[in-house]
Amino acid sequence: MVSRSAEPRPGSGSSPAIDAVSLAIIEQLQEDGRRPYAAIGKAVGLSEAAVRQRVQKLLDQGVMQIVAVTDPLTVGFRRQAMVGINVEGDLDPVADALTEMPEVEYVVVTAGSFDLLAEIVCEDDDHLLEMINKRIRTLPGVRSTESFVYLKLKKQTYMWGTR
Amino acid sequence: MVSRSAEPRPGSGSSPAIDAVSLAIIEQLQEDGRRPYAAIGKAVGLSEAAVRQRVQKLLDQGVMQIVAVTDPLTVGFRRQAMVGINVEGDLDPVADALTEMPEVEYVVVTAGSFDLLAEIVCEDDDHLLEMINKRIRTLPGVRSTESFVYLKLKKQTYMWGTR
DNA sequence: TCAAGATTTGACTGAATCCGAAGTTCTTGG
DNA sequence: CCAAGAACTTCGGATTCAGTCAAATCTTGA
Repeated sequence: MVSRSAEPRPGSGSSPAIDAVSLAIIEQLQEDGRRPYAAIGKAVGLSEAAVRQRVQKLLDQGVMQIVAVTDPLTVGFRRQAMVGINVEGDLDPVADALTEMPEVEYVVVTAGSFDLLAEIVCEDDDHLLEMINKRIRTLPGVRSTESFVYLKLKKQTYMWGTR
Repeated sequence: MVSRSAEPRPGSGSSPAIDAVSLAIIEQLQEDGRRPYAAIGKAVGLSEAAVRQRVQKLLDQGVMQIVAVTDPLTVGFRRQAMVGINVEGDLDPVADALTEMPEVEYVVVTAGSFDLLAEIVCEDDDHLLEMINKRIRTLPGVRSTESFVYLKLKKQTYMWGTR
């Protein structure tokens, strides 16, 4: 009795396949994370309670989260950079170390001429320099880094699934 | 009567300097975008109405937005990549063209060996290939591109200001 | 095909929340 | 010193939220 047909392993790629209604709910909440359930229900053709239960499940499953996102510039972080990193041997220790730094917003393992990409959010140039030079380049296993300092953010959306 | 003292031009860097209380409110909403105003007020030492007014102003000013964010994998986007782009001449036409593509989640002008970085979210390999080869590399002014296909996302936060 | 089991849906209710409007305090500038 | 503006608090009514429960729907296995 191992069945339980429609429950793929979590974290792995193959998710329960969000249906069209849940997608529509997500789209509503991508426009306004505080939109009332009743209004969402009217938009997607469901009752208020049904929407509430679906939203709760989506949150519990980790499919989505409802959060405030800010423009880093307006909250005092004036230097950002993407750092490409090449590593000697196992990537995980380096990736994990980066993950634990609060200034590192984003870490991804890539195929290509960098092993890792990390986005860094800093208060000023000194802070950025210290991060790259003292914190990242000194990590054991880091062979080389290349920095791309942000000059202008042209687009930043959170609209996955809205297509 | 041109005054209007405390209204910096929007989009420009110099914001009204968010005070500590607003920062605390933002932190609350970064933990849970639907947290009730009364609960936030209790946490930051303000009345419910005051919190509501501040949140509304932060939203109106564009300092923050409250949105649902999803894991691309669970909503059916299985290929992502960062693309570094080098451009001939003015960057803006290329950046603007990228900005209008729904598959492009993120566009930034950088200093370094790439002029632009763009993050792409696609459904599968075919889709990704078409984006890079047919849509991006054919844009007028694009001199060269380099792709970094995501193998594993290790960290993704929305915690600016929470430090 | 049919029946048992599980999940989802829709309605109902009290409690909590949201929202607008007024009044008060505090700061700013003349 | 006074006026104007901004921010905060209080207050009441309308809305929304969060459980519960029965009915409906879908899946599973014989």
